[in-house]
Amino acid sequence: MKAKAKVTINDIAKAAGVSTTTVSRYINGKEELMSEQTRNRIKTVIELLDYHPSDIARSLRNQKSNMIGVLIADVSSPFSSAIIIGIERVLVSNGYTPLFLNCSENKQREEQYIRSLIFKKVDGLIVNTTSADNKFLISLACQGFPIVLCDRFVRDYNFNIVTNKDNEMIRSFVMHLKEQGFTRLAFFVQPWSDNSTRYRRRDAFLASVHEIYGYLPENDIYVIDVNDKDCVIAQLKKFLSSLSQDDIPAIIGTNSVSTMCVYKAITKLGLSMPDDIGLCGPDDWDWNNGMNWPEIVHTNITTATIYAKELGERAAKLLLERIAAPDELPSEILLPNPLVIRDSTLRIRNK
Amino acid sequence: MKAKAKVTINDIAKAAGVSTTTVSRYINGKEELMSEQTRNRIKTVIELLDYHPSDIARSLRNQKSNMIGVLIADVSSPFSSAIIIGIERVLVSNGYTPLFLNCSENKQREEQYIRSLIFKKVDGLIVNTTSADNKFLISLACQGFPIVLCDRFVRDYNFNIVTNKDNEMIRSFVMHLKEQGFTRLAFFVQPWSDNSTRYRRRDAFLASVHEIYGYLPENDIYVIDVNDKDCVIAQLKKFLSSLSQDDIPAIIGTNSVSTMCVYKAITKLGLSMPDDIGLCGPDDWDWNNGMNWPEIVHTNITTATIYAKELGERAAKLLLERIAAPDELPSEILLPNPLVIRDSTLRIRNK
DNA sequence: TTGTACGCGTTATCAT
DNA sequence: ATGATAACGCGTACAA
Repeated sequence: MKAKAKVTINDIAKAAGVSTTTVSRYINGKEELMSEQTRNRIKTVIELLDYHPSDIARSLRNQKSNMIGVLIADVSSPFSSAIIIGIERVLVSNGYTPLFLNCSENKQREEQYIRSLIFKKVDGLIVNTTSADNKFLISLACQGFPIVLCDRFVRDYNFNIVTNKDNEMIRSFVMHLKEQGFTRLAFFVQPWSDNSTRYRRRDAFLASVHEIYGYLPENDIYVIDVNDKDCVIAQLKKFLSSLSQDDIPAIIGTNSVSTMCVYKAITKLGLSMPDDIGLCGPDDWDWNNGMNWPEIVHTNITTATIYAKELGERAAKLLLERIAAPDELPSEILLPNPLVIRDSTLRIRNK
Repeated sequence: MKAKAKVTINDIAKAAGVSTTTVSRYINGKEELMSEQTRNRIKTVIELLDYHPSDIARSLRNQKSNMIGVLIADVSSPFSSAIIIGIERVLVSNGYTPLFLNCSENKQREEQYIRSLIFKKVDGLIVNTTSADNKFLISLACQGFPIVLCDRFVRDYNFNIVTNKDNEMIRSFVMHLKEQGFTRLAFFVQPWSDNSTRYRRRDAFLASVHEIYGYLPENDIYVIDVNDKDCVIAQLKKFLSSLSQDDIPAIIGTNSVSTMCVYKAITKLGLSMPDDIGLCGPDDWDWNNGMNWPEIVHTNITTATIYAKELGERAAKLLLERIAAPDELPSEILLPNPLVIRDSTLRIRNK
């Protein structure tokens, strides 16, 4: 069986006995510019022939693709799924087609993908970037290309960006742990690579502990390889062995994955929370209708909410605004991250 | 700052002192059809001016977009992430652009998205469908439009499809449970909606138990709402109360999510595995470098491997084959699902 | 209110 | 070995 012949604007024009111009006007909402008779005739014919304008021809003519490139640092994180859903919702409902591409935390691939997207004449870019050190993105932005960063930032340039209040989030962890009587805090983080979020949260950790506890925990930052259980256990032991007799220790994870790994290590060593050790971290796994991991591992872990879907939505909206008004100053939108306090840090039952 | 003026094939032609035709030939790999001198001149100019052909103009001219629509039933499942990665890898490395769209298990949205993709002139479709009962997809396939199903099937039509050997997988669960001395099996599944996988696995459950145990467990199929813990617990209690004095019960979940929920309910009731009850299910959460859920919940649960990434890769490859050779008969590719036996079903230590 | 004619960037056809 | 030309489907300046 063959595909049915495509019907074009000319077919409509002929069938309706008008010019293509008029049909074009009709399609583009200039219906006021023609008689009611003409309008109705065109309407009828379009429905009859089931005509749909060719996006491709339109793109060529208008030099505008109505496509937005969306670069995701790592789709395999459930966090990314939520962002994707938010972005898609906004873009699609505004007539844009999102082109999602997965960079697998690979900066080269990110750049390569972006180049190909630009050849495809995307109207703008939403970037959950792989790298905070990103001259390529900066040069694009300097050329006036519409870009909005999502979640992760890039150094040395004032981008449009939607992200979390990381500082406040980490500070509220530290404050909470202090209130609960923990005396010694550690920060467990995956290797830095160029992940801006990790840097920022680490810095917030240092600053907050300094402010709230009065010391600088430079030696209490532990880098872990989440694919190597033994490494995590070793780091945990190292932290434990550095404690004084009467220290009450707690750990903050950089993200869900590291927090999870630490949780596994804690369990492995037979420690119990919050008595032997406290644990908390951001909840960037906002997936599957609230069936989130703190509930899955029936041990309740204290988390900070991350509004991943909203992150995506706001980024998409911001990009559309910038496409409409390119000369506005860059916006920085910061979403809050309220704490969800659970057993893993709750030493004092009634507050 | 303004975007730099776009350089077209005509610019190249002028600068190189040849016709656009010749440049076009050069671009399209017909380099043998011209003198070496010409070839070099064109090459130089293209590099100098950093020329890149316009995909849009090409699409218009060739009536071929080099884009593939990819419909994902529910991106928020980590299983989907793995499929997406596989599909992207194959499509991109073959010069195609995937258009990923999330249907949120909504059949209407699936249809609506597909229509818009077709107006966009995508060259083909990979569909992880929301619905086994899908006349729309069938009608498209009948018109000769290139479609490959991924993971989930559609009734009443012989599609190109890549999926799992569900029958064998469920059968191997049942066989294993029999070997381990369990005497009574139940199947816990989310509401059917139109999810073909669930139907198929349920049927396989009925057939396998009938074959291996010699009875038909029609009353041992429990539908659970994974967002309602109490429901899962209630269903679990119902199953337990239906047991005879000396029954040794085990549960098979339809997928990761339902298995997980059952696990939580089992824990909640203070039961222990495998002594009080056995538990196993497919592992369709193949994400994050093997940090899969059976390990996260440190209780080890027996699973069947699902090669999600491969599912995506094979589907993409199959689609490209069908685009190249539309008249081939539909292929059905079935991937195996080896068991990973863990503590949750291991009553007999040495086999 | 409606229509003519051209161009967006490419490529296929037919010539030379 | 190379080129002129038309056409892909649409939108718009200009004309009537």
